[in-house]
Amino acid sequence: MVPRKTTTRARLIATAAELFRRQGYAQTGVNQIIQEASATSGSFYHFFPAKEDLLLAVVDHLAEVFTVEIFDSAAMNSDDPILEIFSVLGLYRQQLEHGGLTFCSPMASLSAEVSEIHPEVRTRLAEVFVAWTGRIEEMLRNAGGRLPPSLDRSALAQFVVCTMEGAVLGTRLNRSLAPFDAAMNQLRTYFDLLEDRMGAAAVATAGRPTPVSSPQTADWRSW
Amino acid sequence: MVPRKTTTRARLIATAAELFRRQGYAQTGVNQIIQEASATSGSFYHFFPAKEDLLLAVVDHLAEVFTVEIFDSAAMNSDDPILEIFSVLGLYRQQLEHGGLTFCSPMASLSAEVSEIHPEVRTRLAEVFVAWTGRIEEMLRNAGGRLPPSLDRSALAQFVVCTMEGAVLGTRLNRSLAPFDAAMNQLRTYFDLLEDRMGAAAVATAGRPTPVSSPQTADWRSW
DNA sequence: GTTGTTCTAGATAGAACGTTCTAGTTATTA
DNA sequence: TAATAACTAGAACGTTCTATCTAGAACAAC
Repeated sequence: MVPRKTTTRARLIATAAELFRRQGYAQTGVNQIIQEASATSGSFYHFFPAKEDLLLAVVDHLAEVFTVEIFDSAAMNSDDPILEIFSVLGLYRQQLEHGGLTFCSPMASLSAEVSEIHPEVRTRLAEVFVAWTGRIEEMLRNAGGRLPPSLDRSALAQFVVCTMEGAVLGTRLNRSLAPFDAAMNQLRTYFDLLEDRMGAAAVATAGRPTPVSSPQTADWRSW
Repeated sequence: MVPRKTTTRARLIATAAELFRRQGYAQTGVNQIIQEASATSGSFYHFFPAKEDLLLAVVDHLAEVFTVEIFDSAAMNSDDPILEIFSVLGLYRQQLEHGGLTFCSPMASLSAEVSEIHPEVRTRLAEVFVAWTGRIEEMLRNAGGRLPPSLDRSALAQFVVCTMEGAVLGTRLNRSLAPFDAAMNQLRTYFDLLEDRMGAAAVATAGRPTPVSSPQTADWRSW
């Protein structure tokens, strides 16, 4: 028989995603998920053999949502590949603001809590990490000659993702967007310098003085 | 009466710190802590009114250990303030290697798991974050004129800590030091550019070409 | 040694946990 | 409409959890 087009499964996943985000995986009981999703344990264990299987579904769900809402959305809004990167970071920032600064990248929080215990979860999270860095790396490659040719695009992409995740930590701990913005401004400055360097190297051979912009006034979100 | 000089309390804290690191807070039961610390529940609840109080003690303990073993140790080994920063990052890397890549900054993992549920824990973790950035910021100030005067030292310090924490995430997920090293190399390049910029700006007015180093060969651990 | 305190011991309580079970209901196919 | 599969319902199970309780041992001060 064809599976019924049910919403219960989707409701369980969405509810769990939200609860895991707010409370963590271990602190969220199956009963609470069932209750807030207006389901029953019968339904729950019909769809998911165990709580961990729900977690896997949540990871997949979040990965997809993030990819669509952040990366695809950023691709829509930007022609410039480097601005596209900062568009991604800006959309990330919106999530932070929207969630009352309790937003927590599922990658970071779940990685810390369950990746050592449930190997399969770690594997999936690692895949998400690779996918994200891949997207960033693609943008960097699209930037072509604007960045030094010797620059390791892959390493820079990992750097961007790491910075992004780390910045979320600081912001959540301090309940303030300031650490996130501070970090992103620095990242923006780094990109400026990398691009400046290209210009500098070019003009240096022509004997012109290096153009000096002001790092402190560089706003990474000025796109 | 004078409290007895007991080791049980210390044993409980050290054991819990290790277990929390490996398994997370929620996944570690009081019984397991008691057992591995060779204590009993009587002792446990004599020292700690509740499990959460042990957690607070663990946070304090880890903060102190990290401060001593990483920041103080780095201060010993480096005269150059910028190299001192990378010495901190290098010692952090050692922790990663030493822990079989399952090392997890207590700040990152506990923040994700319990900071939203236990406000006091979040407060303490935020204090650690501030303390660390403060140490880095101090080093940056010691670097004096080697960095652009307009550069926001505080923002750069936060950037360093964020990057460090984020890099740990990538490394734990991928069970490889490569993401950490990639990120740190980029950070090293960023510092190089900031210092280059100073040199470049100075020499540019003198009409000399900008010195161009190779970003991809810059090894952030070459100190 | 006596007294008062600090710490240890481990059984046990009581709640919460993930999961299972048996029935029942709803939808799909024929 | 009959038959079968997909899904729902919720009580109940066994385990594990944090925390308590009573009793006693180790230690310090007098």
